Amino acid sequence: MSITIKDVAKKAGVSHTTVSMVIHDDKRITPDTKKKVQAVITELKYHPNYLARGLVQGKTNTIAIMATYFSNNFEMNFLKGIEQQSGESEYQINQYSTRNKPGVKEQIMEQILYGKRADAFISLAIKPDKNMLEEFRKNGLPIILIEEEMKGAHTLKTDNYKGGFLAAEHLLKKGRKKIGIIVGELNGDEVGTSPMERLKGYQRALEEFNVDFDKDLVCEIKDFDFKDGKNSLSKFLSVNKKLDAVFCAAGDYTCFGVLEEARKRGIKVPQDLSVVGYDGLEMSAVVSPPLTTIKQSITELGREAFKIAIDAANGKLKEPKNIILQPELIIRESA
Amino acid sequence: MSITIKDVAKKAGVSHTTVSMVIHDDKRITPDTKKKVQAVITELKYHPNYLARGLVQGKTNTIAIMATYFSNNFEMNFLKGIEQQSGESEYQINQYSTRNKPGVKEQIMEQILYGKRADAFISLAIKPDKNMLEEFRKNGLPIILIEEEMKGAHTLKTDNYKGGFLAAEHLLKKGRKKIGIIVGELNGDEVGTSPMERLKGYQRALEEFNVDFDKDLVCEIKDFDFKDGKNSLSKFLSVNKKLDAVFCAAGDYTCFGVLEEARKRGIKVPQDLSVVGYDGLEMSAVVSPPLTTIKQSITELGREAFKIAIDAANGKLKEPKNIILQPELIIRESA
DNA sequence: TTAAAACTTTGAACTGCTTTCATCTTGTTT
DNA sequence: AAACAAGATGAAAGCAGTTCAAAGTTTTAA
Repeated sequence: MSITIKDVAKKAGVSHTTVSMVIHDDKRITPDTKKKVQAVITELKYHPNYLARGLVQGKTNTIAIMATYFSNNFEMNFLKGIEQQSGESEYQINQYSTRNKPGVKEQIMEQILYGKRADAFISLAIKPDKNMLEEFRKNGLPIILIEEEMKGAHTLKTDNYKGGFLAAEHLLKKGRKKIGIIVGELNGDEVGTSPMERLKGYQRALEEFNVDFDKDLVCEIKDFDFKDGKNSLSKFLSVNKKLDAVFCAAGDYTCFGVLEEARKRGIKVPQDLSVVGYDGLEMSAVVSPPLTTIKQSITELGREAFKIAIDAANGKLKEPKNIILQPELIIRESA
Repeated sequence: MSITIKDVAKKAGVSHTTVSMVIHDDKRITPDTKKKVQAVITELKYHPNYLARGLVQGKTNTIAIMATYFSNNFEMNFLKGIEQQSGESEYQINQYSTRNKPGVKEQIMEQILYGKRADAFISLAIKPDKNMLEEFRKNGLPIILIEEEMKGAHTLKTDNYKGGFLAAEHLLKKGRKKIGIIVGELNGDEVGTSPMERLKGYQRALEEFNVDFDKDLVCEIKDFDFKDGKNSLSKFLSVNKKLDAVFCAAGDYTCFGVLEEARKRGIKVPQDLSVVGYDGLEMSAVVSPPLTTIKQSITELGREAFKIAIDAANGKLKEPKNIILQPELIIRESA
């Protein structure tokens, strides 16, 4: 039905091998035949069938990305970076979401690995099984971990410890002492996760300012939504009346909930309560009051991840690459 | 390198054809051989190479989605629907963003069509060329248009006219007469675009309530962001001091800008100014005041689009399908 | 007991492209 | 004019599957 390399060959009066060589810019082809063949290619609007090509080359020209959901702020911004970077390349992006369903992660990874669905694999804030990682290594399929760390894999993350530290330090410098912190799930004492790292940075800052750590000023949340923010502030206030600051390490979006709840209760920000967010969303500059926040360029993370993925897919990376992007404190009016 | 169907066949002591049949659950295979082969498949962790399979079947098991960007609210919510629906299916999702660059749209579509990269194509709020649409039709690649309308393609949209009408009607019923409307770009008088449809619905409501249409109460915006909302309200007020309502047909997000600007100017919502948004974002329920808005379930749009895409890919849809989802007025406190 | 029917299994052909190797042209040199 | 090198082309094999027709096996009927 559709145009194949043979159709081009016939019309150009050469063999299909020659056409293939033209496409691959083989030096053996004379400029004349090259021009002739290329003319036919454009005339017939010939595009190589990527399935056939992939099959014979053992390549897919595809980068697979796995995330829990792609419809959240974090993933969205990450994808923006991927988009920006992949625009110029020949690679396609394939998305797989686990939707937090048990077993799906394994299923996806097996499919990609054994079914040869991608040339590189990016795991977005999901920790793969150790055995699976080993399987990837064995089969030579590069794997790039975002906001997770594992030996043998390329790792790309933001410095969450530093982010937590910067936020708390800023508040402490302003003389605040009762600083509530809102974080994602800590899963016990598991180290290396971003909520834990941010909490640790916060604790380190307290130490430096000789302020005691108060367990009641830590609020773990789950959904990262607006409501979480509102509830967290309420919770803090019900336990500790002297609260004078909130560091919402769970993200700006959740932080908007904190602002809203404060407004509702007649608490003035930043006079009565200083608030610092985490993310540096575009919107956080225009809410009321403009949010002081830790900016981490997830978009840049995406761009870097894509670059690494391509290099890894082409075998340019022998050693696992570890990149840590530095967050930045953006001072606005909320603190 | 990796396990092929032949490895399975050899180990199971059957021909590779038999293995293929087992995989496809062919009734001709006896339960005995089936069980035997399946055991080997799991043992060897065999997964069919989807490139080879796609090549021979002329199928890719992929749905391509094209949008300007995927990192906006609309696209994100649409993808959420796709995600929900595609979870159970065997299909993969491929995203292509045009980034508004000239020529990219055509390039993407050609690649998908002639390079056989997908079994169905979803265009998200982008109008393809007429010739290109015809090419798709010729080659039997189904095309699903979201929020756009073209003859011969499957079409899926929300009833923007109705939405515009409902919003304006609600405000008029409350006695408001000077209703500013904020819409996306109208591109002259081009019909069928969602901003235009919403405006028309608004005008129809005015007519029914015998209120004259005032050109100065229409504000076209471009970026759909927070600032657009702030600027629009300022613009209205500079022209028309008696403004008593704003219908932000450009979306809730922009509408938050309107609320913010009103707050800054000391204008009480809804007492001095009634405000109605458009989208029904999750967040709009929790801002201050909770936003009265037109809810359109973009997520549902995504789900439906995926279903149609699959059906179309499998040749189950002879006639172009046209679905219009009804928006809904959510009455909260802002109007 | 044997032929026919019914059911399983298998070999071969095919999908569209790349790549290696052998062949066929050239053009150059002697 | 013959010999040779170098460059251009083409034939064939292979990638990993599916599918159809044919072969093999078992069951049924005569």
